[in-house]
Parts: sequence; C-alpha cells; structure tokens
Amino acid sequence: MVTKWLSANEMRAWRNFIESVNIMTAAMESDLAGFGLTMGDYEVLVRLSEAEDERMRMCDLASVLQLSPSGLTRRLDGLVSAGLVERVANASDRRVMFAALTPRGRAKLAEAAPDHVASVRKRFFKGLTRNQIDELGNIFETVRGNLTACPQ
Amino acid sequence: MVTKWLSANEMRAWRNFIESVNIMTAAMESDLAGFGLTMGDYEVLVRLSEAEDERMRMCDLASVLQLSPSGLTRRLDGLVSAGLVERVANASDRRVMFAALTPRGRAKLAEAAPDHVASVRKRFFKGLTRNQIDELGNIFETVRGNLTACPQ
DNA sequence: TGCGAATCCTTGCGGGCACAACTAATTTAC
DNA sequence: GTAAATTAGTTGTGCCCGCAAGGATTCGCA
Repeated sequence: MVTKWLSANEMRAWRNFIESVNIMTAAMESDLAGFGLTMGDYEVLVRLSEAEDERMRMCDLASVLQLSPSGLTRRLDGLVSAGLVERVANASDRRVMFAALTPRGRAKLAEAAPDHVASVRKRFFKGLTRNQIDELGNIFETVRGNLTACPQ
Repeated sequence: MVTKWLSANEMRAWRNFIESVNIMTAAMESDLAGFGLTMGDYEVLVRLSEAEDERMRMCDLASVLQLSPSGLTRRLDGLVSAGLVERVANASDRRVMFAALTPRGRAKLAEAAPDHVASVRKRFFKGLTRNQIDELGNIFETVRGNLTACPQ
C-alpha cells in the first residue's frame, strides 16, 4: 500500500497543534499549582460540582476523565486526604463507591476557578476571533465524534 | 476583580478540544505500541531524522520536545538500549552529548511512519474540510505564538 | 591566569498513571 | 437456587517524568 503522506497544510496544522498542546498543558499546570491542584484534580472537582448531588460513581468518573480505574483510585486518594472529596458507599449496590465533593472541595473550586478561566483565556483563546472559536468548536466536535465512533 | 467566565461557544470549543486531546493521545499511543514505540520515542526519531547528520545535542532535543533534562536522559536510555539511538560525545565541548540516529533507528522510523501517518489521518483529520485544516493551522500558530511569547 | 558563574548531563527521589491480579458484590443462566 | 459470568473498586508492580542535587566542563571577567 502506498502511504499518503501529510500535505504541507496538514503538516502545519498537526505540528502547531501538537506543540501547542504540549506547551499549553505545562503552562496551565503551573498556573494551577499555586492552588495546590493539578489539572487532573481540578477536572475531578469540576465534574463533581456539575453532577447531581455533587457526587459520581467511581466508574462513571473514570470514564469521563479518560482514566483507568486504578488511576482514579490514586487520584482520589490525594483529593480525599486533602479533604476536598470524600468516598461514600452506596447501600443499594455495595460494589460501587461515590466520589462526593466536600464543602472544602466546593470552596477550593470556587477559589481556583476564576484563575483557571483566566489561564484558559491567556493560554488558548487569546488572539482568536469569534469565528475561529466557533470553528474550533465545530472541528473538535467532529474529531471527538470520530474518536468515540471508532474507539480502536 | 470580576471573573469573565467562558461563553457558551468558548466552553464548547474548550471542552471538545480537551476531550479530543485526551482520547486522541491514548488512541494514537496504542496505535504506535505495535511497533514497540511510544509517541515520545517516535518524536525523538522524527526530530533526529530531520536534524543535520541525524544527530542533536541533548539540550536542544530536550527543548524542542518540551522535556526536562532528566526526562530526556531516561527516554534516551530506552531508545539506546533498543539500539535505535546512540549517544555520541563531542570532542570540542565535552559537556555535551549528541543523540544520534542509528541505522536501526532509521529503519524503525521508516517502518512505523506510514502507520503513524494513517493514525493521524484516522484520529485527527478525518471528516475535516480543507478550509478547516487551514484554519487549524492558523489557530494553533496563533496559540503557539502566544505560548512562546509569554512563557509564564 | 585564575576563580566564580554558567552550562550540560546524570542520578536519587517521589508522584502519577496503566496493566494485571485480586476481593467483593451483583447479575445471568440453567 | 446455585454456579458462572460480569461489574466495581483496590493493590502490587513497573514505567515515565519532573525536581533537586551533584559532577564535569567551559565561559567570563578581572
């Protein structure tokens, strides 16, 4: 089979994308470090804050966070010992554990969120037009759809 | 200071972007695993193959790969023991080490590249129009420029 | 020339995560 | 109704990486 290499414009898009992701994640990670949170921690707090009763089953949380079961267990360990999240057993199905936001977790998220949003603006949206932002939404909706459609 | 939260279209762009990155990197990592390479390994081989004499100074390589010095040392350890890269001392400045592609490294890259390109098409470009790809190049050129302009 | 500062790389250490194996609980199938 | 299969979560192990410290070399400037 003949390989169809990337065209010049594809290569430009791909390289700029990959390098942006690498640099941006490092920068945003360090932006959040001042609050004693990693981006992974922050994601957990956001997801829980948006969930019904501010709690989610471990497996659902692992799924949306794109994390292995063991990875989530360890990430939660840190958040639990920091008092931001607590584990809650479920009486009706004793296999499952809920991760639940604590008042301290809610407060920590409220404290960090404005800074994080500013970080997203500074690192990502700065200099982009309204049309470009809409187009980004379209493009990555397509990409995400493809990825979930053919998972392997 | 009043927080300027993300608008609906900004939130849509950001979420789709983040989730796409998470899922895509995992998928492409597993695509490459069949060749015994991680994406990090592959990046090293690509950079070296494009460099003059197929070799780069460790610190330059670490810089372009967005990697700490120790991280690069360890990543090279694996590639060296696999025989894909070799360390070459520099007589004129004995502090520096070169990472140099070996014939086996060149062959491994040639072997894996077609599959990797197909992976990029399948995971990223699939379903995007020519205009969207060009716009992606523009957008992430802006983003990358911002990131390198204000490193912290 | 000589000594302190800077540069380059490696090593010790610890954190974060995946895989596999394990326990516990629930569901399915016969 | 019970055994097998499935599901949920944790733990052991190992890899990858960053930070801090250290050793070697070179540079800068008096």
